[in-house]
Amino acid sequence: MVLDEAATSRADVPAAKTKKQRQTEVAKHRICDAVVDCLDEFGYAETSIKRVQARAGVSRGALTHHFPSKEEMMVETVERLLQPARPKSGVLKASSAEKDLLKLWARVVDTKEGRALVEILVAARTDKGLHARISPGLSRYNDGFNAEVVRLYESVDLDDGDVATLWTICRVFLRGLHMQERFDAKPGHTAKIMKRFAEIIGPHMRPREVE
Amino acid sequence: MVLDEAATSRADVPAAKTKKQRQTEVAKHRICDAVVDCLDEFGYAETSIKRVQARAGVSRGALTHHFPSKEEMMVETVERLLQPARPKSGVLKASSAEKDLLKLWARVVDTKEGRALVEILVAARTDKGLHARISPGLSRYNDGFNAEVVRLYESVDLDDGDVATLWTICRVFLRGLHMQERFDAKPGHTAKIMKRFAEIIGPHMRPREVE
DNA sequence: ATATAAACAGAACGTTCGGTCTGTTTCAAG
DNA sequence: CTTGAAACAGACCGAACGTTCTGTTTATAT
Repeated sequence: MVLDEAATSRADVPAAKTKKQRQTEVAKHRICDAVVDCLDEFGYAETSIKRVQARAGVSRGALTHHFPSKEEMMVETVERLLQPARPKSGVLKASSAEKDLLKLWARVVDTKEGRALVEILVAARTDKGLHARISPGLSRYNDGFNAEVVRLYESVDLDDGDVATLWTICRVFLRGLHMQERFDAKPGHTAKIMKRFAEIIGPHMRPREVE
Repeated sequence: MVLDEAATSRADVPAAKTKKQRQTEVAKHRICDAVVDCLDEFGYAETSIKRVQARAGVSRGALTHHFPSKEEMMVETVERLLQPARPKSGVLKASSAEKDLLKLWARVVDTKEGRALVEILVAARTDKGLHARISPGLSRYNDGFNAEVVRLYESVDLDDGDVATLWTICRVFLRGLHMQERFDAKPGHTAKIMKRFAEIIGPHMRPREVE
């Protein structure tokens, strides 16, 4: 949904001229989409190459050709997931921190792509190789996110550094909520907790005056 | 550290009279300790039976004898982990919610046992069989925890239900912080975030007057 | 038009996993 | 003392995994 067809054409790369290049791009796109599906549906441990292959509808050879290893496949998937999830993409509107936080949960975190990303993150905690590969991109994303929120908000209690801290707290909470969601069958429960949290942390930030 | 040698003797079960029973208890204890070690050190995915066996210093046959399946092994480990982690054990003192929260993090969550428990929890999200087995114990623990905090605290803003909600938020946050800790190399960072969070949510609860 | 390399297909490989199975030793009840 | 079951030891098994390898097709550069 975030990575729809339109996204392919508006790629930052010179847009794939030759047919072979287009083939490759399409194949990789299909495969990474399948990875996201599998991660969301089965979790990292159960996302085997065979399963991805079947879901993507490509042969074993094709998959191996584009991604020589599973790690490679995951790395590229993470990069694709990180790209549209940027706060720049317009999720944060700075009407109020409380509203933005709820929006961030609903539109970014609590989505198929958000859940898939967390699956990889969780796996990377204990997989050193994977961790090393995705760390740079993750840091870049976090830095960009922090810069964005500092630009949009100011702390009620302290300095600008506190805004970054507060949003880090929010990110940590959202990740924790993610874990809990897979346990709690009750659907309303998560929303209730999310709402109360936003209510509590929201007042500690205020939107900056537009210049 | 929570499950030290002393803990073995003060068991709630009639304390294992016959030698065979004692042997079994010792073996199981050694194995579950090894499971905890491996989970903390390598994560769930890398915690194979072979690894546990090696760490515990028992033969494959012995391990299989006491735990016919890996799932069985994990279930018993969870039960042992949940036992001493009870809030009843005296972690919460109700001097202030802020202090109790920091204590909860340092003495329960951010320990070898706490990390091991989260590993199993995370794995159980996508492992239906394991999930079904540990759910009851987990619910019991959560209920006990909620009852305890409601007994100790009252909400500043709302009713008693809110106290449970607030502490659920805390638990969610702690779980999220756990994830983040394995990424952030900087040691002080986690403590800083933890402190700020406690500072924010603490004032929403107040200790009940002692009766 | 032809050569070359990429895209693709699928068989084959070695490893590791969890589980089972066959023995041997040790304890305790009768 | 004998007997049976539990504690223990380790070999064995089939399945699944990720990777590697050998072909075949297809597109593009010369």
